Amino acid sequence: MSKARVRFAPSPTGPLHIGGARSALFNWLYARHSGGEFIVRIEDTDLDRSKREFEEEILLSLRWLGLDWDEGVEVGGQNGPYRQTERLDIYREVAEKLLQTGHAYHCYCTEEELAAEREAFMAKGELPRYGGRCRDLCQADREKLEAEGKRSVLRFKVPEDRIISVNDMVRGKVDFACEGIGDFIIVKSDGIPTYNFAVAVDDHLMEINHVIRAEEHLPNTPRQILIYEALAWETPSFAHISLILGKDRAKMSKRHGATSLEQYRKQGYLPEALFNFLSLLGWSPGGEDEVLSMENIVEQFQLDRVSKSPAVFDLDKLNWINGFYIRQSPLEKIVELALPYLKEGGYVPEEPTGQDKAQFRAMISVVRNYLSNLAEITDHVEIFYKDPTYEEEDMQAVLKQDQVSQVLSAVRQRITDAGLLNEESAKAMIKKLPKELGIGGKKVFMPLRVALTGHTQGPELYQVIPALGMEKTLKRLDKAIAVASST
RNA sequence: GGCCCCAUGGUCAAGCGGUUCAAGACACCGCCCUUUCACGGCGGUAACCCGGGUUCGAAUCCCGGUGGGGUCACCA
Repeated sequence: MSKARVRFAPSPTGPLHIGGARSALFNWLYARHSGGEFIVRIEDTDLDRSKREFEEEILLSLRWLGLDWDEGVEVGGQNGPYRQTERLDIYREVAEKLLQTGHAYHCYCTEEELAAEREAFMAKGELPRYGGRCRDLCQADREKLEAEGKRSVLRFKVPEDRIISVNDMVRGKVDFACEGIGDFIIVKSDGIPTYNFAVAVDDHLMEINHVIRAEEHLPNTPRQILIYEALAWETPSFAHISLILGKDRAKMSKRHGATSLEQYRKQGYLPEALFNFLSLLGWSPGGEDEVLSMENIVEQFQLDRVSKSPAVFDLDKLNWINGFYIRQSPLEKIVELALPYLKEGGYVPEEPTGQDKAQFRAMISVVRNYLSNLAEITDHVEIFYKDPTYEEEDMQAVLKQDQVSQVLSAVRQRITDAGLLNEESAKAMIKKLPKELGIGGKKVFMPLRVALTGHTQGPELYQVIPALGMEKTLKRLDKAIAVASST
């Protein structure tokens, strides 16, 4: 069997949607698993909505996710150009052929006429579609209409009484009756091809042999097959993967929260987490492990393990897996990735010094355990910047216990004596405290925690002290001692 | 509404006619670890949409119903 050639063909009318990303991912996985080729083509035939900025953003998102392509826009290849608006001559030529072989014809109906026709059908309770008005226009009719300056579109002549079978790799055989299709437009009045026409032409010319795309395209497939047949082209295999749904089980859209990959990137989700998560949406390796490396997924990915039923996008699970990757990644990497959020929150100078970085490193190492995305880091880092006031009731309750000022003073003494503490020495010092002071653990740790962080819960104290640094540690201790001593 | 797709716990899902038969993960609950929280470890609650068939035997096959979804553009 020849090499698999698959493609992802986004239209640059918006950022890369989470569903689009998943389609791209599955195509890429299929290609990489089978040693085939992955092509990226831009479908920009919607002149009004397509924007170059979107194209760039989509490409950036794909790369961020970790995908690369063997052929396509930006990387070139044997079958270019890879942007549909740069292939207009090609479509024109194919359209001409269809016209000559009687598979297509000019239609002069105006939008108003079509709308009226549609309404008439509806009124009669029939399905609204093109009735075939211009189907059998003779040469003279056409010349007359042309002379009147009427604009025309090209329609594909759909055969009657035929059943088109789509042999879908995930769904099996799906039949469509031509009766329900109606002659569809292949070239718009401005000469630009429509989606159904351009995809078929491009997929064939680019030698795509497996079309993997979202289920919403399933009803389009018979139209494309008709075009392949009219041109005597071999049809590719199709695989329609199920949709990604929002919490309410409707197709994911803006009202379900973040829908573009870019939004997740900005919130501090790691590409490997999204990659892992998205690959599990509709596909399952069958084993028990769900945290899988890119290599592992590539190795195991198969289309026959792709689910037919739609999948609800589960943010909880994404959060979990992303948090997992945040904890697993090398600290240096997380420091680099977290810095922008800290900068934006005003916690870090634009140009941090080496010493600053060491401090952040300690801090980030402490708070990363609490994160499900990097943007959350500013919330957790607050304890290191905002000096506690100890005004809250529960803070007061803790600090006003017996012996608190003695405990805090003792700690202060030890820290000053020891100089700058690191995690190990801080841990050793803290551990000995209850015994040395002859006071129960809870009575020493809770006041200390409150004094240092202004909270009754949080990271290990031996981590807090080094991350806080000597200056702040002593300052907070002094303030807490003052509060504890006052009555 | 027509056409089409789908149907295992709250969510993602394993299962492809019978010694695994109801895995695993997220979420939730409990316990342990930690004299805090989180992480981590251990355990628990929780599912085959309904009705007919086929079969010695159905979550698994067929039909119907119900439910959900997609699609019906000179958008892709």
